Amino acid sequence: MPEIAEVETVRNTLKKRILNKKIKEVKVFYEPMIESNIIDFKNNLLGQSFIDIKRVGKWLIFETENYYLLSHLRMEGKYFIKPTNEIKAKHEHVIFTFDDDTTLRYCDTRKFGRMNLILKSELANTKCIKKQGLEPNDKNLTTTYLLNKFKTKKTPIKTVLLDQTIISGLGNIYANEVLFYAKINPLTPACNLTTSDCKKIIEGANYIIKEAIKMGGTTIRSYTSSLGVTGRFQQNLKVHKRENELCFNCNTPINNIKIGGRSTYYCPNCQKEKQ
DNA sequence: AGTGCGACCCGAACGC
DNA sequence: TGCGTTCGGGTCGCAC
Repeated sequence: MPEIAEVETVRNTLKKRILNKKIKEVKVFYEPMIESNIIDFKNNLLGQSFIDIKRVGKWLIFETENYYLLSHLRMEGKYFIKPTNEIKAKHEHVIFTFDDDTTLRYCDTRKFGRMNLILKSELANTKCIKKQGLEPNDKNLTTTYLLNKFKTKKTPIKTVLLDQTIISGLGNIYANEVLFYAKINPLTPACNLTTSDCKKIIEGANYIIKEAIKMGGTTIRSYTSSLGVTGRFQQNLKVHKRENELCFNCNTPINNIKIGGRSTYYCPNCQKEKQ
């Protein structure tokens, strides 16, 4: 599942391979994937080139002269670069053909990813961009910032960690892992967290993302056909998907509960509820 | 305003 | 074995 580190890897890889090539064809095989008008989507990209690729949160932003193409990989989205004549694979939903006989193909088994073409001037007003909070490695992400965001929230910290407007880039798996690292019970109301808790959340988010980059880095070198990265990091998970397996720290069986409809894994001993 | 939940998908894992 | 059912990921949009 691509999370922020993997999206960054995709961005860097694509930047080396597709910039400044003229787009001579745009084919969309699954139209609901395109949130903006599909005719405009094709027409406004034809004849243009991607001149840069940026990223905000988990959104990739392909820049052309007048437009930004926003692309979210959700869980399983991947980009491939293939020769023009290669037959379309089953889950390739959008194919951009460049004038050098290469194609950029968006592939997504779940069809969950989304694309949106907007005028550059609209970027700051686009909902998905406006919503993004601070990334884990942002120096402005401090305990003060978190305490301030958390103080009014009675909802469980697990749910709050998934709120991209506060910390940008943590998904369900990472939220579970961060709370294990910080030894915080996922049901704890966010407003009850202390400075020390917040410090550990920031530390944990950075640690876990750094580990994921390490694993992702290893994976991508051996997986040359795809520009997406899929997780060897799974091998490193401490609680996620480990229901009834023993905690690596204390041998207590890991619990699995639903919080806000999302499966939540934690060690009931290491992550005790307060008082 | 903030909060909660269903919808969107389909492959994998599971139950019978 | 094969068929049917359930689940899970991130985000949006709608209902309170």
